[in-house]
Amino acid sequence: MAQLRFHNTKTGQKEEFEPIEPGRVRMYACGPTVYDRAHIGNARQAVVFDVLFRLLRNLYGEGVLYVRNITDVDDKINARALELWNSDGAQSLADVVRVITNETIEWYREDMGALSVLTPDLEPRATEFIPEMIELILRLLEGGFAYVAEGHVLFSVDAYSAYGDFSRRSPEDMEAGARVEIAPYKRNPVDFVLWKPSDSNEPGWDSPWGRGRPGWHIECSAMSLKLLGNNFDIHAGGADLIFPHHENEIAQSICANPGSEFARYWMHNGLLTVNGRKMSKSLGNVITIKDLTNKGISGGAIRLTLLSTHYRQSLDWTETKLEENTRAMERWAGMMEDAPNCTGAVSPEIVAALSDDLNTPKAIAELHRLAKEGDFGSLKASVELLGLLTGESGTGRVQVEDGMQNLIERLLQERAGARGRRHFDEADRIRDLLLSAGVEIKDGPQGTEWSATSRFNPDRLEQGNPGDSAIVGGFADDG
RNA sequence: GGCGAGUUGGCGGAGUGGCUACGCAGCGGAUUGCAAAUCCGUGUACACCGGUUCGAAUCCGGUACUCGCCUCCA
Repeated sequence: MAQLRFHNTKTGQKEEFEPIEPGRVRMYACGPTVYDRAHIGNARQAVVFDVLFRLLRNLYGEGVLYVRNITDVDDKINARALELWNSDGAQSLADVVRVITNETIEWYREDMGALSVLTPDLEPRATEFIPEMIELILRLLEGGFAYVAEGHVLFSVDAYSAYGDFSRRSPEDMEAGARVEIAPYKRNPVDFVLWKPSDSNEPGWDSPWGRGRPGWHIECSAMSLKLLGNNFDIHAGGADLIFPHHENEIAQSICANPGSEFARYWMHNGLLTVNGRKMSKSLGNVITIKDLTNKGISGGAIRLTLLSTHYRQSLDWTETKLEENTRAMERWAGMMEDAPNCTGAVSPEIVAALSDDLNTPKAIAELHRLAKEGDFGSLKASVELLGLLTGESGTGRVQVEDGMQNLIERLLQERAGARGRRHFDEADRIRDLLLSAGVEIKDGPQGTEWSATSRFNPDRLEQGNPGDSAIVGGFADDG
């Protein structure tokens, strides 16, 4: 078996990976907060750790247990619900919250399916683990690691001397640089909320401290400890979660279980920029998976783009990159279609590349090599290990309805006739028309073959505007 | 202000001491009515300044610039 090596955020170094229990790997990834469509940043995390999951399954088989939570209690969700809530109506705010979270979970499943992200073994919802969270908080209170103040329960950072070690920052620095308003009831400004009171409208649960809801970090501790144990192998998430989320999770979990180490290996994916700028709602440059699939871009192309940069680097999302990867997916898809019966084993070089801290760019380079050498069997198996060209992520080829097929066939016949008469201007005009609509044609010895690309746009064919070639090969939808 | 990451050929992107990936684009050729697709060939780049070494993109020190986190964020 290839020796696995991962960069561990906890130590800041690349380390050999050995499971705590031989043959068994337990991993936890921070999943979505369900109040909005998944964007390409959410997708990057899901795809990267899906590759890790696939690699681990390839090496450890059924010994892998992968948990990815769903955060369905959160003030962002409450804020969204408040926007939609009609206070005169029959629904309570909590009902609206439930509608939003359920709908968003469906969207998330749909979007992840489009990207061929495998469903984790367990997808616990935070609201199903409220008793576990309360129990955990009680234990922290008993141990003197937390205190109650004005209906809140707060974690006392001063009670945990290692606080800040994980994210390599000192509480003093955090305090000095804090931009947050400091709640007066905190003993230390850096103390964070374990439980907070809910007003009568907000979702809330009865607790020893009154009706309230959990703070942001406690859910992940409660769920991972319950489902994976006090010591497990891998905890994954986006780099922006290192502080405060993961720092706080570690503090809570270890203090609640003295002597435990919580997660042994911590892996964080780099964040994503769009055209060189941070992707954020305030900048209005958030790209959702739905935005892309609505434009006819295949899940496979999105997935390949997300994997084309090493997971720890920041990734700049550009149209050029997406187009390049769309072309690559279409090319490989074409090879697979032309060689449906080829079988083979996953290339050992690809397993080796992935085993070395998930070096997906190197693995992709190997895919190119297999394609070039015509080793379609290995290509197919390797591509599947990366989750490309499987399931819904699709081939990049687009199915065309019958009526449109007939129109294309008729245009091709016209073109063939024109070519026969050596009227090449006419033939080329038809070819340009088809190209502008996203239909590629190939003249071969056996005649002309055609295929619709992901850019297929039937309106172009019907409008018939061969002079407008500016959009050929582009993603523009407005010409 | 604190912490961290990055700077590789036209673009993207691997690579932790010698063999200098890979993709896209470009260029030349084959093929083609012309194309597309395909195939063949073609690319000595590592921000800057010092240092270590027989030898550095790769190690060490410094400088510059870019970006991110520290606030909800994946």
